[in-house]
Amino acid sequence: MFRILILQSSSLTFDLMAERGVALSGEVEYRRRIREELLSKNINPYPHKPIFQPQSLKSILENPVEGAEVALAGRVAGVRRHGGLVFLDIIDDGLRIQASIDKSKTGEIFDFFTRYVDLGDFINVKGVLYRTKRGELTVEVRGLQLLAKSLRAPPVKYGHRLVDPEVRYRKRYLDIMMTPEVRRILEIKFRVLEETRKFMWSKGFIEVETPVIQPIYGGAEARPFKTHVWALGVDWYLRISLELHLKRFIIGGFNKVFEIGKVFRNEDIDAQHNPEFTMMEAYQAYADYNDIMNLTEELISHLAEKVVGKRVVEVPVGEVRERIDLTPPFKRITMYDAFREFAGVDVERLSDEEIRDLLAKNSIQLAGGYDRGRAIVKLFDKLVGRRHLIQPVFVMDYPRSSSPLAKPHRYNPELAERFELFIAGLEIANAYTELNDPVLQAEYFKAEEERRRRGDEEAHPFDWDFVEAMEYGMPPTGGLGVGLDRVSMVLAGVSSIKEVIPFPMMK
RNA sequence: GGGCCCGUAGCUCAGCUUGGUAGAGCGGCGGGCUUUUAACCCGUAGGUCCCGGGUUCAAAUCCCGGCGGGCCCGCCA
Repeated sequence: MFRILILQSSSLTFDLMAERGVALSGEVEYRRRIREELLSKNINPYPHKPIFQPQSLKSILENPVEGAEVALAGRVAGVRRHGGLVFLDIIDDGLRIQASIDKSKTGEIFDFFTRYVDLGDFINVKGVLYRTKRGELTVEVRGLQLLAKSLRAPPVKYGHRLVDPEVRYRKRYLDIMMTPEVRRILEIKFRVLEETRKFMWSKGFIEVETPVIQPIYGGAEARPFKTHVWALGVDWYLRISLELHLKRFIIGGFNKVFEIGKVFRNEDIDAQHNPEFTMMEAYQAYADYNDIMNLTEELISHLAEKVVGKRVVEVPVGEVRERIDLTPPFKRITMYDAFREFAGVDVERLSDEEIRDLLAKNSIQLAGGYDRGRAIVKLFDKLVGRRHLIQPVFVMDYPRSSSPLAKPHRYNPELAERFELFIAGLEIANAYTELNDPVLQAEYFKAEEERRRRGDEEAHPFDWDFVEAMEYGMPPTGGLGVGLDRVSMVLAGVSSIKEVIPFPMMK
């Protein structure tokens, strides 16, 4: 019943491991000996395919028929021996089933299992479904094949959490393997990506792609990653946003485009930030930021419904778990009104002197010199900030000078038509009525360049090529950027962005 | 960048204040056990006490420096 395959030279890998300085604990040595023994008996510990064509565990569990013969494959996650009867847990694709091997019925299989199969090994079994005294659906094993020998024991019992964050994130496969909850949270992230695509497609947006490696970066305020392009002998950058290239699609004549992709910002790593993260940006011709606001709240509530099946979620904010209602319409408030409502400050009427005082009082320093608009945004973060923006809220109408890619407000040239969506204190989305006047755009880039000269490393570099594109004519456009990692945090109810990034950046 | 806390067996942690033979539970291995499911019972192996330096007759323990991690603050979309 076991396939006989080629014997391999086995001392080689052993030497390699020793050379690499890999510690061979007693456990690993023990399992290596089992592997050698199997090879010496012409039993391949790593066959190419299961003998018993495995069904998905999902299909077995969906419609279990007692007495039916089934075959499956999976990892041995638990073993409970009772003399001549052994119960084992097999996990396959995130699901678990129990199997049993009865010595009195299948002595050969029983002996093989107890001799050669350890926790963590992949096996292929066929058998008959029955229910134990306790009523648990179980496969009575009638055929067994070892599919892959594991040389290291699982670090914890299946279902138990790995505690050390260092191990959890660096060896994420173990975290995913051992803890169903970890898998569930990551699946929320992946479903967010999937449902965002479906939603945008259903709205008539075309998914496009734009370059990651660029001679000039832009579309956000951030320090970029630099990378060397060997073929050209130049240093270019990894993108910090998708914005400027997606707008080129609009200029080129695509009316509704979106992209889901990684962007890279050379900044701190903490509970809300990972240097590479996933953005969805969308641009729609003939729309303004009001249309985009409607689209955004529809997207968020759609994701809540499709991904977690509910519109009210619980999210940890500081010490408490907040109940957050994602049912639209979301609250909409202008930034100035938010200042009045949450901080009791009428920022609109403050003189520049008073604003400078407030900056000093809150020990805020502005890179690149004083600018009223930028100062107000900083004060907003400080005075209103996270603690007041728990339920979904669109904060609208930012000071114009803080938003060099947005169109000035139709009723007030001091403001830009821009909004940000906050949920659970997290900045979730950022959107504009896009600037499409190339002369203003050039002017704003120039101001950014000036600010850069004064020492603000995060000011936008002047993108001549983009201005030239706009000079050919760009329709009025609404644009949106959504941080999908943060959306996933809200839906999964977790407080660290690392939870929703499979392999977060580690020092 | 600042403050606080942590680093000891595969995992979770005790021991450190008061310096004197390296500990527990789980896991592993061996044995027992035919309806368990964090199975149970008996036995047993397993250690660069994060690294380096200092004090001391003697350092896991005290001191200094470093590395790694966590939380809070600052910075930051």
